[in-house]
Amino acid sequence: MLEQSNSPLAAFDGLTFAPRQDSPIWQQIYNHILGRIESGVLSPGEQLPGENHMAARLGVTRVTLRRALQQLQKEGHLTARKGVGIFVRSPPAIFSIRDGRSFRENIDTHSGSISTVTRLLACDQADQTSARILGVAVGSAIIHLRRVRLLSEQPIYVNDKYFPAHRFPDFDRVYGERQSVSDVFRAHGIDTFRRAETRISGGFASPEEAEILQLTPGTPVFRINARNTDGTNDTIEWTRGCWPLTSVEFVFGPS
Amino acid sequence: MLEQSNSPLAAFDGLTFAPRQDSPIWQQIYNHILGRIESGVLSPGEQLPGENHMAARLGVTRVTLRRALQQLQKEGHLTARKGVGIFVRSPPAIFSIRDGRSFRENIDTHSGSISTVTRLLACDQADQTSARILGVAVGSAIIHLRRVRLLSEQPIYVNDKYFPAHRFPDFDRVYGERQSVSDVFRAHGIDTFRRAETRISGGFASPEEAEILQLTPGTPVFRINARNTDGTNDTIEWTRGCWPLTSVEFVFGPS
DNA sequence: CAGTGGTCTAGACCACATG
DNA sequence: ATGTGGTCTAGACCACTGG
Repeated sequence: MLEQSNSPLAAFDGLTFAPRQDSPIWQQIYNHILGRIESGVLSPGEQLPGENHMAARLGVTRVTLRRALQQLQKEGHLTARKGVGIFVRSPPAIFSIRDGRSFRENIDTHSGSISTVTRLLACDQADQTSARILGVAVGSAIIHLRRVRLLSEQPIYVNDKYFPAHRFPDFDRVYGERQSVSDVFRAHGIDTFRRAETRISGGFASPEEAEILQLTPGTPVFRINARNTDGTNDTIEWTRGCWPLTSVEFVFGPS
Repeated sequence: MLEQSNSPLAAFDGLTFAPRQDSPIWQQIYNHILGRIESGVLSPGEQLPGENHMAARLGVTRVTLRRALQQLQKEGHLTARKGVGIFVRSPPAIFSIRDGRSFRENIDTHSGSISTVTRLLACDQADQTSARILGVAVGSAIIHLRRVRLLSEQPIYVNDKYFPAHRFPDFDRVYGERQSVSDVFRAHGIDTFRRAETRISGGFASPEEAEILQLTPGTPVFRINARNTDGTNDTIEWTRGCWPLTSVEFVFGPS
């Protein structure tokens, strides 16, 4: 019964989609909504009308509408929460990450407020993979740190870091005080460390990753896998990270 | 009417999908087909039965079946050609590309036959972007080279390379003889060149890219963007490339 | 021409989150 | 209890490809 002109539904008023004009209807809907997002008519965090409402306004079936919505979700423009609604995600602005720089050095070249959330700090036993990479015995203690990075309140990066526990007896205390891995390194006498290897691959967000990053499961993502070493080339950190595909660009080369 | 046991249709015999057991039917179908591909029951290049046949055998609607097929296409396992059929793509094996190495040095560490197809060799006028990157005047002549790389007959990489024409007067002849960009460089007195910058981003295959790579349009891809410079740090090559997301892993760091 | 995949409709039931 | 998005059905028409 609502007929307010400020409702998001108004964005879907008075539209006709010439059937089979030259592009599929779902693509026309896709372009229409994308335009509304990029032009700011629909702003980040805003909730869209229900699918039934939108489909009715657009004069199409829910199935057709959903085809457009799904593409927008895969591209990171929208995110859907079951039983709740569909929301506009942060604009997938290109976020350049230059290798060899710390996260903070990278983000300082961008506008927008960045924050970090520590989701987990625990002590695990090394499995075969982590033991090999960290150069420790299987079953020995390793520190597991999971953090999420937010850009303008939107999660854009989740990573898991693993450290050999024997190298960092004061990890909990120092990290608890400073929330900084670099500071933990320094507190344990490691002043110089470097990125030994970075691997970038692609995949699709697992349900867990999707929940953390506020994405639809199955959305394509970057997976990064990196090692940091100390001055004597011992591995002191192993990082696994996950980015939405459309939110970031990686830059390698001399700065 | 066909009831041959060797038909790909046999792979879909005797299956029941308990409705709403614990995972959606389309996911069960997805897992079933993926298993057949990874175990080799369905081999690369093989054509699947028509969607109507498969849907009937599986006891589901075409819509439900297509949901599973679409996911498999996005992941690079299947490729569909309108009016023709659905085919198994090459296994999306991880293909490691180490930065700073030539393509040939990289592929030599892998099994499988690699070939190269030159799709285009032309002389264009520099637009604003290419002029800036190559350090030439807008409108000046630049050489445009497009090549496709095939792994076991499957296209896995397409790239466009641009060169400042004035640096390579004999480009056509040398490249025509050797099909090698390195040889072109050497023939013009450039013995040492290096990768100045590599940028990796993500996107979705355009219709043109999809056709070249034999993917479904909209499939997620890596986009790479790189510059090569000569001994005096002048840019002599600009490369834009496109890989299926699931076919490659990029490795950076000291070798 | 027959078969293929691509699109679309008009319904329906479900699990989930919220008030 | 209501509304949400997620799933599924049983049809239909289309454009395209190939023999």
